[in-house]
Amino acid sequence: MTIAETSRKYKVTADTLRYYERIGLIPPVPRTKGGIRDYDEESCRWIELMKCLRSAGVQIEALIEYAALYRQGEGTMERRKDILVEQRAQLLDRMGEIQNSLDRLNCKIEKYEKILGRKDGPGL
Amino acid sequence: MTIAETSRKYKVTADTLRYYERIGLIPPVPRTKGGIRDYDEESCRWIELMKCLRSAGVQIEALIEYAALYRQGEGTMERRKDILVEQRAQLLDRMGEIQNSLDRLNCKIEKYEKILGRKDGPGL
DNA sequence: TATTGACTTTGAGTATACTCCAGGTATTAT
DNA sequence: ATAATACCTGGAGTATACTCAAAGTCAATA
Repeated sequence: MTIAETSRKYKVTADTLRYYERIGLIPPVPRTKGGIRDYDEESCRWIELMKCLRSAGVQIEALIEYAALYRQGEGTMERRKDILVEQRAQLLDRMGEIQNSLDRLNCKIEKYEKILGRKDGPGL
Repeated sequence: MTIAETSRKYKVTADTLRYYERIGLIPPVPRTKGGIRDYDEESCRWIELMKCLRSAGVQIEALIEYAALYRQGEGTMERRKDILVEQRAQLLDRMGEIQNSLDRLNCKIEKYEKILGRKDGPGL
């Protein structure tokens, strides 16, 4: 799979794919003799995981550390788990902050709707 | 209320408070004759609102526009509501992305725990 | 009144996470 | 064979949101 195809499949730019590989967010991608990236199953799984976690705002630094430990083998499992647990805690915090903001927005929007008249209110 | 007191109260640095005022995220803060900021009730309400929305990741640009419209008066209510509705939609999207990541992290953490043995597992 | 510490502005610097560009190589179509 | 297109690397540039620094002013106190 070329970088263009992978880019399309995961809706991540080629530049970002190369960037993620360069900083170690995903392991080195296999190459053709010519030196061109040929994304395989494993590369794709990493891309999908990182895309998911990044879209939720997980810090790249933590993900780089996780990926580096993964490549170091079995002895790093404890630490890897700790990273995931820490990131989970951070996401739960973020979730709470978003919920607070949502409550606040809902309350304000309701006030505006009361004043402006709901668009989908009763016909007469 | 001085900037230092306000900074302590809302856990926002003085630099950030000045920055928010400068870019119009909060309305101009009243000053003493000497030109020193004297935060009042209304300033505080704005700070609290912005702190809440920013912590959830709402873009500063949208908040600046909201604050600017607010200062322009009643005629801007429709647009102000629209901004809030749009930001709410974005927060709901983010919420979903975080939930996806949480599901994923939970699944991975469980696997690690199964292999490593739960710390809080049964004593024998 | 003089010094200390908090405050002021303006503008530059930083961190994070990309994003783009130049100059060159590889692959595909004609 | 050659032209067009996709890919490569290394490094510079950008956007967002602060954060810090310099040089000066204000306020409380000894």
